[in-house]
Amino acid sequence: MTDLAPSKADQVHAQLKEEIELGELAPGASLSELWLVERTGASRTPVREALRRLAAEGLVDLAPRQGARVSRVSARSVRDLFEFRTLLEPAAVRQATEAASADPGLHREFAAMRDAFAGTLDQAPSTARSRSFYELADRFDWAVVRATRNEHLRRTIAELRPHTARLRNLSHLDPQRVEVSVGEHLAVCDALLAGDADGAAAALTEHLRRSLETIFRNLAGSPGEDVDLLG
Amino acid sequence: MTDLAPSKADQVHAQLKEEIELGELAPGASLSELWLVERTGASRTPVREALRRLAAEGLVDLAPRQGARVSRVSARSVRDLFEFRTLLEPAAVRQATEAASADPGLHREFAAMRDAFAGTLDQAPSTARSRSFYELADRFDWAVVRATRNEHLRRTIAELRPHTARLRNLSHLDPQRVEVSVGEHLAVCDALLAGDADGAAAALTEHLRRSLETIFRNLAGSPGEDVDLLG
DNA sequence: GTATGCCAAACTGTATACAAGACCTGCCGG
DNA sequence: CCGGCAGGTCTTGTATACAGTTTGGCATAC
Repeated sequence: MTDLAPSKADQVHAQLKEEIELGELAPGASLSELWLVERTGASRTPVREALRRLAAEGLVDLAPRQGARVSRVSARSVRDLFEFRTLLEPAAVRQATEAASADPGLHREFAAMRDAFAGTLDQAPSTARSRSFYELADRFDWAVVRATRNEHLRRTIAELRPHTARLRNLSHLDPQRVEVSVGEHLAVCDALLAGDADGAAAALTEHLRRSLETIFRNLAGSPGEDVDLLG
Repeated sequence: MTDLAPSKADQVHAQLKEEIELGELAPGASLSELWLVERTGASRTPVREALRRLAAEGLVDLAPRQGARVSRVSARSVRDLFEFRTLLEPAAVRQATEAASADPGLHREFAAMRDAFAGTLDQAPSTARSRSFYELADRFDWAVVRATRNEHLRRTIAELRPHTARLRNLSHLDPQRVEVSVGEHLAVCDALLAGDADGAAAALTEHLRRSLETIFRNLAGSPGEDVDLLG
């Protein structure tokens, strides 16, 4: 299994995905192929492939003969995203719980993360702590995804991650929220490590519910309306 | 909103998707770009785009520098597919139930389908009846997808449909199963029309459970093993 | 007879040229 | 002054040429 060098299409795709996640490419921004060719140094063929892939992932809207734009974020899209995650991720964490019960190595990995989360609480509130927490939370989410047995479930959740990340980067980080969120992650970890699949799923559901609540409070939008946000 | 002429990439994509669904392109079949160029009359660029799209949908496997193959069907992939559908489709039918309760036109549409299912029972068992039933079941599934509010849920289920269709076309139709399946669809319809979201979801879950059972009986494989089936 | 190394053919990844449609600007008519 | 039309420019969709890599076969050595 020699690691192939990533193709230019891969590179352009990864670069654009990151820039969209970080909000450097704002929702609604126009992505002309020629402009991307200049920016990335690749030719139109890999650029096109990257754009098509991003469109399949929902990060880019593609209008025939009109080109690509960074997909917009509406209150409705946020609600849809979290509703969908609430459907999928508890199921994934159930599978991860079973996997961790059967695989001691995996169990240790999750135990280490639980301790890392607990360690976060000892630090004084700061943007540095916020960032290290979100990094840790990302690693935890990723570990859950990897431990998910079902291929469709795994792929679908993985595809949602950039959307969630973008939302977090577009909205303001809420230092208050970190404190609570750590606790919620600890609850999920504890249930997972105890082999309590239902408990882990329930804790994760609760975490998602509160995250959505916080996001809407910060965006000052209400879940019902369908106006464009952030752009 | 004038309907744009579909691009060549669209055409190639649709054609290949259909051939894979119908089993005319067997699992594992090699799809060289040049061969597809000859077959479809398009040039490599649209062919490549179609292949990439099919890969994103999971219908073809794409190995770097080695080309595309029609994705294989394993006992495990079948189990994963149905497990995932069991997670998603009950949620979708819940949303469809709510939508039908709120929209009289939609309610009438589903009522017409219920009657059509009931009418199927009057016909004598035959391959013609089987086909008309599956066609009807497809239209019903599609109507549920369209009535699904959540965009992610709708797109994801829509992407699974070709996989299910392929499975049905690769395995033998079971005339016995039609009789029972009609009843299961009727149960879903009745609950949906009565506004009983939980009932509709439960009936659909049961339908999926039995469908999977039948498929595994027909394929003579067991859900646990992970050997390649059908080609 | 088997294994190994090399060569050639084929294929994918990439770049670029060509064609056709969409958008914008500026002019003309009302 | 405003609206519609025409030309030009820019963009995307498509075709094709070019380069690097993989694969399969054949010959040769053991």
